[in-house]
Amino acid sequence: MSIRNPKQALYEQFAIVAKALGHPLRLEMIEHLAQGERSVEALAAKLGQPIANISQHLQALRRAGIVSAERDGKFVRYSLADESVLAAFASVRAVAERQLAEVDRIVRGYFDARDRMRPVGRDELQALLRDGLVTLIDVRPPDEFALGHVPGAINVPLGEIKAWSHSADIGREVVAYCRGPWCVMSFEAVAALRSLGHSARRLEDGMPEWKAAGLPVEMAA
Amino acid sequence: MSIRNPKQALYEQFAIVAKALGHPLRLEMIEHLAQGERSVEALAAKLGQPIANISQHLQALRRAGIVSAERDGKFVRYSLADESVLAAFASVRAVAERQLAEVDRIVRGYFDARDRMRPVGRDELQALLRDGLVTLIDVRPPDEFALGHVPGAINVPLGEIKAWSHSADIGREVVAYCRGPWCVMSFEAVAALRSLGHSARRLEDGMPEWKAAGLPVEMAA
DNA sequence: TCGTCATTCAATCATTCTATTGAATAACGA
DNA sequence: TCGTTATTCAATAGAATGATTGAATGACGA
Repeated sequence: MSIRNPKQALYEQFAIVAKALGHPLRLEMIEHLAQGERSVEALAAKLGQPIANISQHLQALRRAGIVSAERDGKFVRYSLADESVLAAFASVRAVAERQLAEVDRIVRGYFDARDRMRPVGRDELQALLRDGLVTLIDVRPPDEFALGHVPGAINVPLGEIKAWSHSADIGREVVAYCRGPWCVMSFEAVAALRSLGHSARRLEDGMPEWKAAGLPVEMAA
Repeated sequence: MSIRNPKQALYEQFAIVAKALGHPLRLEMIEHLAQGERSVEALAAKLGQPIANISQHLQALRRAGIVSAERDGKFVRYSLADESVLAAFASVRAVAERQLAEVDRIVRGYFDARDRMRPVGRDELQALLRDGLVTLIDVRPPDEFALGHVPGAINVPLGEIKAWSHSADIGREVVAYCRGPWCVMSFEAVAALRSLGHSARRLEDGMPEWKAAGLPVEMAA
């Protein structure tokens, strides 16, 4: 680790951060932590990974200053170190979106005609909600919903979409959102609702972006 | 590379971008390319690296959509793919600056009392220039200066600081800038000028940030 | 067409990164 | 204190990455 000169030492520090972001699993972990703090076990369950593996990745993120850990009895609760992490994630995503045709291909291939899924913007959603023109559903699991959601949203986890759409009286267009702009759940929710004959669109972003924009967040009742 | 599901495929694409940023040499290459396009050979010379090594790193960056290549006769000129790359670099840097005590330690250790080097902001600089209160020097090598510099700046490469300070009639405070916020050259220029008894400060950012902010850029005469 | 020059490719070895396993540590409750 | 539970540590094997070398390609000019 012999530091040759300050310039290289600085680049090395910057590289540590970027390298920590350079693994799909760690990015997914960050997106989950952006919803709220999590224990190692909870994260492991969400991602379907062995606990030890998640623990090691968390420590890699901690060394890079991306997440912070706080012991709480038997648990250790991890959370994002600060908002700059989300900004870095978003900017990396932006490069990928613009530059990698692959991203577009994946989205088109799996979600079909992306144009018909043109998302709703945050401002547009607020106007639609104010005028009572749409029903807003949060398709994340209940525990994430409880930690904060868009005011007025109904929690309809992905698995319950079908049942809900039958029971509820859906006269208006449905807007669905979940964890972030590339979170698959809202794509699938919209696809499911449409196949059932409903009018549905996605919110362009997810909960973390909503919160980061300084918009109001509602906690569980 | 078997793609299991779209979510993981997306995270993998994002990870490719982050991974490409996760190497000190590649970050340094990006900072150089932010000054203007470069051939492989020119970059290799600037960084003091074997050409083949630079070529391979450039291709890693190209695969990630971070740089683009354009053949020009015998040369291949590389340049940043778009502005989002610079934004991503900056946001990674921001995470490192906030979270890694190491960054601060390096800066303090090598550049001494950073407080006395409190940088000049872009707006402040424009006001100072307008009122003729400062002399602005660009301490980058002449070729980078030629590709674009702040209007009114004098090109004084680092090695010529001493000679220049003797020959020139420096009555006003000197402001130095170079490639970016952590580019060492402006730190060293300020230190050199101060040791010679002059009043000097750094511009907080460098050329790429100035250009990205939409401020006017002057080309070589 | 040939020689030259800039760049890329291919092959190698050393290093680092990942996932997995099982053992060790830390905190809680009985 | 002891058992239980959450997390971390340590060790391993396999995969990916990085630097280096020398050969191959592509384009220019004589």
